[in-house]
Amino acid sequence: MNREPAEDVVQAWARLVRAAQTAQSGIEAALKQAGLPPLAWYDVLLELTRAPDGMLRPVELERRLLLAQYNASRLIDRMARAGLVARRACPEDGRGQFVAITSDGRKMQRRIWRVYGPAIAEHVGARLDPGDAGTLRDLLGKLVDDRTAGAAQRARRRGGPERKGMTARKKNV
Amino acid sequence: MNREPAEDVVQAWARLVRAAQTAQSGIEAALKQAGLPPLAWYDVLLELTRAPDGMLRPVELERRLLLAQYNASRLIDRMARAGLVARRACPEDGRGQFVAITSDGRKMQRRIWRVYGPAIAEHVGARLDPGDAGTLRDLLGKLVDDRTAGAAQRARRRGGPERKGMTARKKNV
DNA sequence: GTTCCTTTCATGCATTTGCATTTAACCTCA
DNA sequence: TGAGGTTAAATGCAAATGCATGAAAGGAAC
Repeated sequence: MNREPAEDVVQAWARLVRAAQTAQSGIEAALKQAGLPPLAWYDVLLELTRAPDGMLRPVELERRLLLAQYNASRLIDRMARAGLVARRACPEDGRGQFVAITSDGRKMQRRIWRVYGPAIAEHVGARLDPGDAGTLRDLLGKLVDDRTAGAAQRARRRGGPERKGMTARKKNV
Repeated sequence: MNREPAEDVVQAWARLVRAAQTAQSGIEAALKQAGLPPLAWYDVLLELTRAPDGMLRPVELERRLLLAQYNASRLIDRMARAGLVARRACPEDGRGQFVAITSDGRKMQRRIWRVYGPAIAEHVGARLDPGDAGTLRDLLGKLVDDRTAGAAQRARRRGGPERKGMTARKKNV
């Protein structure tokens, strides 16, 4: 295991962060300008539209969107307050629940896409030459490759995407 | 101007966000585990070590690190409280100031790198095949290409990287 | 059943971020 | 000089995030 990263790895890393931040802020700005909710809401809405019956367990949303448990809980709160999703009882697990997209939620998902899509085209597509997008997709795929199931589990229990600190929750350090 | 993004552009975009988030959270976790401050502090420290006399104007830090003005102001606060930087008067502009790195700040920069470097190697370098890093760096370069000077200006005045809402600051909408 | 551990979800509290505004210095132009 | 606009930086307040913990149900071992 090489402890010192190569020069071009460092450069790739630096630009990865920068490019994601730049594009994301441009896209978020477009949404905000159109009076639409933030991207995280879209992610949730899209996952729900794709799920059978338009519903998922919070724990499943956390896993798919790399959300920390408490962030998911509160995001669902806000979206429920806005009428885009609704909490449902979960018959087969008394601890759990379902989050179901509402018809307003489906409308909102489509409405956001009408701004989001063009924004992606503008902030990403328009800056790449033919063929670049595919190459970039493939290269980035190597970086998002699933961690081991165990690691994903552990990550979710704590802070999800950020998972600061490696101490496990209870005594099993 | 194409309003609908191509399929592989959307995929590249999705993975861009995901890859940046995944790598970043892994790296931040390594820092936190080592009891070190967040990445944003390192960015500031590094910029300062590279600047002549180890000092920069806050406004310059904002520009280089894509920080919103108020975020920069408060980040400097925290780092100053931790003794890593110090505010200095700015002779040639009474409104402004300089942020100067302290010797503790220089030590901290090196100390962070001893964790940060290996973390980059692990979370980025180790996942790429030979040649990938260079290709990725070049492709991402197309996405970070400087916006026009005017756009950068406007972005900085408001929220910097996030620049939500297109309403300008005063009456000049 | 009872005990003990795990999983799911919520929440109090502190920190951080975002937004809008304020303060003060600078700059232009007449 | 001085009026009007611009730029640098700080800050009050609200919203979002992170951390730790809590409460309740599931499940395994006995």
